[in-house]
Amino acid sequence: MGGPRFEPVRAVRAYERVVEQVEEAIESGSLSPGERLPSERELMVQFSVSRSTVREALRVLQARGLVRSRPGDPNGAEVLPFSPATLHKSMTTLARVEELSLAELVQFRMVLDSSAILLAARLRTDAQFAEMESAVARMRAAVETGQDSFGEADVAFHDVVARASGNKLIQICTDVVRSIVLKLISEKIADAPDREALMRQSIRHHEEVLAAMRAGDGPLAARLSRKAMYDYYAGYIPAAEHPTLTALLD
Amino acid sequence: MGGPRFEPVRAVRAYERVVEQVEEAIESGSLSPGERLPSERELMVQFSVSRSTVREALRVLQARGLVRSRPGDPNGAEVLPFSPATLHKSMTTLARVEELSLAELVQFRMVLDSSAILLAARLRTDAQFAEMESAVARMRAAVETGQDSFGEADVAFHDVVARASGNKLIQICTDVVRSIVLKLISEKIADAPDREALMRQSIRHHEEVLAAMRAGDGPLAARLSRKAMYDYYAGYIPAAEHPTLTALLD
DNA sequence: AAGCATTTGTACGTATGTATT
DNA sequence: AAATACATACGTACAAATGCT
Repeated sequence: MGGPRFEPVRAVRAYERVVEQVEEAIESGSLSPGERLPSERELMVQFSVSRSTVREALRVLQARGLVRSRPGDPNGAEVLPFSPATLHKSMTTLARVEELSLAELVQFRMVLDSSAILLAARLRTDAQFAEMESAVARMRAAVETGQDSFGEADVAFHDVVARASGNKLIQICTDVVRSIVLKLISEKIADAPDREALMRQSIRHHEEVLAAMRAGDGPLAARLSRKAMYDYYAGYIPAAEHPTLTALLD
Repeated sequence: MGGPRFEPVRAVRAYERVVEQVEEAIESGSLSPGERLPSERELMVQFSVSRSTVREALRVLQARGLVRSRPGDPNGAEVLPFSPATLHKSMTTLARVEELSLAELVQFRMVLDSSAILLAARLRTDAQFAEMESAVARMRAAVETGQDSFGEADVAFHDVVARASGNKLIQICTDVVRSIVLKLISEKIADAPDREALMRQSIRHHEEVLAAMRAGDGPLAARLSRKAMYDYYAGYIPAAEHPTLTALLD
């Protein structure tokens, strides 16, 4: 004993080495969004691997949302700006494979959204507050005109709030989870019987939240937003799971 | 006008079609974790594509964490149980590429953790509460013995809380964000000058949280946990960003 | 505006190391 | 212990698509 402690060497595939190097170049900033990778034939020379290996590496990088390659493009694969698409994809499969329930997703939205509102109540700019007011105004207008624009205005409101929270992680997760929830219940929500009443109630709730924010009472605004979301979605969630949601209401 | 509305057809690659079909089979449940895909040669027959196409598809599926293939395995690629590895990966790149600040990450932890505690205060089982108490006990013991076991016990505590919240999404995100934060400051935390004082303070905070939970006061427990996390990490965060964190403290 | 050179997408054959039976 | 089936990797070839002249 006392000899050198060797670590087990996992046979790392050639394409993985290529992926690692390109990933490193991108994350370190030496390769910026918009720039191009060398062509596949160039890459196989630089890495001294076969074309298939290069291609498998490119497919992995593409799956991770880091690059995009198009047939015939003489400029090589394009380095993409980061987008939460990959995050969105993995959360969606999580929702499908792991049987993430609608209740859990709504609960998560309640948490994220109320936190964003709590933060926004203290950190928002006046311009952002004006945006929120305008979004609610559009919601009011949409009650008469159409049902699509109501949803869009609602999304816009929560988008501003998430942005005003100043936390990119909250912003991204809010966006991802919201779109998943909306996809899950889009068909149900369209033909709800008391749809107009729901819209009016939602608008009233949003107005209360805005009032609390204007008064500078972040905790109250956060509490109201949780209640608002519960009231809006409870109808689509089995009664047995309601207690897990009401546990968030003070 | 009034004619059929055609959608633009993007030339979808052959390997994408393969990915889609396998993905569909897994998410629909007709392929369960542990089961094996046909061999590559078999797949090229079934999809009537070349070997390279099959391999590129497998690389993408592997990158998404759905399958794993090993050289020489006569059984073909294995369908994996879902793991948050992909989620973890994309959040990590997010943290690096998008310059997600430590303050934002800690803020997100404060949000998730306090929500988990709020939920756990009402939904926990007695066994889970006992686990929490035992974790804090191990933290106390670790002040004398070693610094590693303190961190482990702390992680264990927050793991039980996340589990007790009953929300898988909270559980997964908590885990992911915590590991990222710990990786970012692992070197700094090891040689903090007043490390022992920090540990004792942390233990006191955990005990207060437990007391509030025992008393059934979820909101208080949540508030205390936010304060606890702020006190623990504030030293590693630039003072200019402290206001964004204190905005979460009532 | 059309054609040309280059690149990607796909296919096929082959060699080699590895895990299972 | 040998045989078998497999994944990994390499090389070549051709069609389709793209950008440039």
